[in-house]
Amino acid sequence: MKKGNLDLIKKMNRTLVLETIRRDQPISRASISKKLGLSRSTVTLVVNELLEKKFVFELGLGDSTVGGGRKGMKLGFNPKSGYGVGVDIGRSNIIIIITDMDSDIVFKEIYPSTNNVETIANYISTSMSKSGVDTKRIFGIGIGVPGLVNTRSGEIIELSALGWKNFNLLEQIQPYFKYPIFVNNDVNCAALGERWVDKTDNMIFIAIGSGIGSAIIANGDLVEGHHFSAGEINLFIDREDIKHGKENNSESIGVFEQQVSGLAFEKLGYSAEFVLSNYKKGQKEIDQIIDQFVNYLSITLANMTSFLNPEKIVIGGGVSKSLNVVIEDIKQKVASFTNIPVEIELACLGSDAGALGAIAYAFDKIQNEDFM
Amino acid sequence: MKKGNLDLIKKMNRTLVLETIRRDQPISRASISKKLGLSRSTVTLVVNELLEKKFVFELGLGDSTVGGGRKGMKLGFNPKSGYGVGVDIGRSNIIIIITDMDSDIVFKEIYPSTNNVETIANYISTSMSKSGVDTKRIFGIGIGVPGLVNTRSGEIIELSALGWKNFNLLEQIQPYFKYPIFVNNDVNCAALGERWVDKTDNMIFIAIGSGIGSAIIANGDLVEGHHFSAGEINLFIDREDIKHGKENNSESIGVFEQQVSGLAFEKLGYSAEFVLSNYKKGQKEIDQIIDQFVNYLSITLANMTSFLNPEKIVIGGGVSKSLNVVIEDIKQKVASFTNIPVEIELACLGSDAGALGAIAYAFDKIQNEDFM
DNA sequence: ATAGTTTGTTTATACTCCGAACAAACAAAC
DNA sequence: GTTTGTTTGTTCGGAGTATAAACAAACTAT
Repeated sequence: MKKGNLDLIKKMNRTLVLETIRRDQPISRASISKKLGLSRSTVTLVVNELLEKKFVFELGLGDSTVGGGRKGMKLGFNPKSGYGVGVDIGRSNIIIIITDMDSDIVFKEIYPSTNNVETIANYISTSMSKSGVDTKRIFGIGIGVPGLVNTRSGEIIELSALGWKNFNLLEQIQPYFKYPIFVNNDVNCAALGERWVDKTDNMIFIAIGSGIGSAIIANGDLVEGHHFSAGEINLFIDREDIKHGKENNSESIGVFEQQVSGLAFEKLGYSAEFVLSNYKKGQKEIDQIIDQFVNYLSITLANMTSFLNPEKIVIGGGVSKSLNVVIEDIKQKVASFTNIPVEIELACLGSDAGALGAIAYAFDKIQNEDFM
Repeated sequence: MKKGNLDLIKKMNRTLVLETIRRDQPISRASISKKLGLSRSTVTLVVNELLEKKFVFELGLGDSTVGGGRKGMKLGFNPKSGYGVGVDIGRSNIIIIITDMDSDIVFKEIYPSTNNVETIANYISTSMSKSGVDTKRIFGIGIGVPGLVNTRSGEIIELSALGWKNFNLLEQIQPYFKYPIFVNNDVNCAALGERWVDKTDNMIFIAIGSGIGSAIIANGDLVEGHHFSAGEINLFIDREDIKHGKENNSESIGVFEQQVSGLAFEKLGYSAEFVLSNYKKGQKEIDQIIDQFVNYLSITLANMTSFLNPEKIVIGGGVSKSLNVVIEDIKQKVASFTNIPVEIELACLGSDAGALGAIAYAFDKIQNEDFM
């Protein structure tokens, strides 16, 4: 918990009023007062401050209530009052996206990947200049990376593709910028990105690409685990795997991943796109491969549902865009394996998910850090 | 979020100082000030108030620092400043426990179970009188029940053993008491109970009795799921189950539970105690039963570990007290199935876990509710 | 027109923490 | 024994917060 002082209650109420206007716009000062339990005088003061800083606008008079009374001045949120920068550092590309507060993309650029911090910082600076966004309006930078991250310290614990091991990216890159910077795992970011457009407090995000990973949001917060390793579903294993001598050992890791991910198809000489687009077109071998994939995936999703009772499971990652042909099948199977209901859907953000989610993460952090 | 006002910051700082004294006692006013960033004058005011209300005591002068200076007056927490009442409504018994703030049991009584609210309220009132505890010092009542609970409304969604379905226990029993009352699932309570004595922010609690259930604590909070159904691991299922035609359907529910719980042994005509105490004593059939049990349990614990990266998994419930003979085996197996490290231990609270945990739950709620 | 209602602003007040000043208590050096 | 420097805890005025009450303005219904 944080200590309480006058500054804190000021910030709290500013944020509270701003969030209320954002969610319930158009709304008058009097309505805000009733809704939040703050006095009308306080709301007036707060709103005047928000108006001055251009966080909100006056939209015009509203309607009178039945029985008369002065019309209230409707207030609206200004999405251009703040911008976030999202950086998705991938194995081959670095995607930089700048959005406003409504998650509308105002700028996007893709650079070749690198592990040189100065180069990355230059990419970010360049994008910020090119975007033409008022730098004073930028609230922070979020960075997503495909590896294990200590989100407290900003240290990349392991990211072999870029040669980072126990490398404190945050400390290295912070000196280049005066904005707060937040680093997290790319799958966690993608999950937050999906959550940004599709509010929910309890969801599981599955990323199926060449490998498989997951992110968990419970009680509205990311579950990162004791050592930031939560979501490593690539390691899942079952009795049949063990019966066949499969194990997660140093030679071969990812028992589940080798059967449910792009890797599973590649091992057989196929691409995920190819097999999925040829499903149920008369080739027995392909049908069998997919059926196994769907079966094991559905069982796993069902068990996750029984375990965490999420509102929804979102499937993303490179392979997900080919999964339309089997998504109904998956839903049906999951419903037959567990009697806890769950929504299952494919991700909607595509390759932007990581960068957008990084912004969502930065935004979440800034909002929460101040009041906890 | 809650609105901010002067009352809030006062409460926050009172709680903050009290918690600091509790954790770091003996500690002086000056040290508290440094630790929390509050001014010495504020700490003085707060401590005086806490002294007046007998939440803390002055213990005597401490040591001077090197180089001289006035000795600080050491402050200590008074565990007898507050008492909690825990009620574990079981299928056959109702256990009522009263503890002080250090979770020391000052009173315990066991009554026969009933679904009559007035009778339960009488049990609680009787126990409170008998205990001799100053009623002004009681901060709240926690109630644990073996069923699905909407912890927000206090409604018991389903508890067939006592004939409760969509029954709002909180609304029914609150009129009998002026203390805040909190209701939760018994396994969730037991998990909080274990966590009370063994602080951790990320743990999974498994209750193995005649059935099997679990509770999850992530980021320091209970994970209850979208509809309070999280932890239903009795429904787990794997490819081998499906191959053998097992399913979680209306006729037979709990595919995993039927193989890993007391039920699994009873189905074969044995008690859990009997088979476990006769493990590796020359009876092949028993050894095989246990091996299967341990294998499937270990696989499941490993997958939970890969998924949530908990600091520890605690195994409780009626069967757990017979599990000593296989706990080492389980630890070894889990470590071979996942390379995410996790501590595995047997629960230490026994049959008191539910009632104690209910107190821990009430305590958590009261501390958090005021500042969120 | 008039009365009743609602909105938004102004003003005085109550309450919070805080910083500076202060007295008291102590160790170390002389 | 005295002095010096340090630390602790208290006191008091000050800055800043929300709030209630009073007020002005805007509107409907009769």
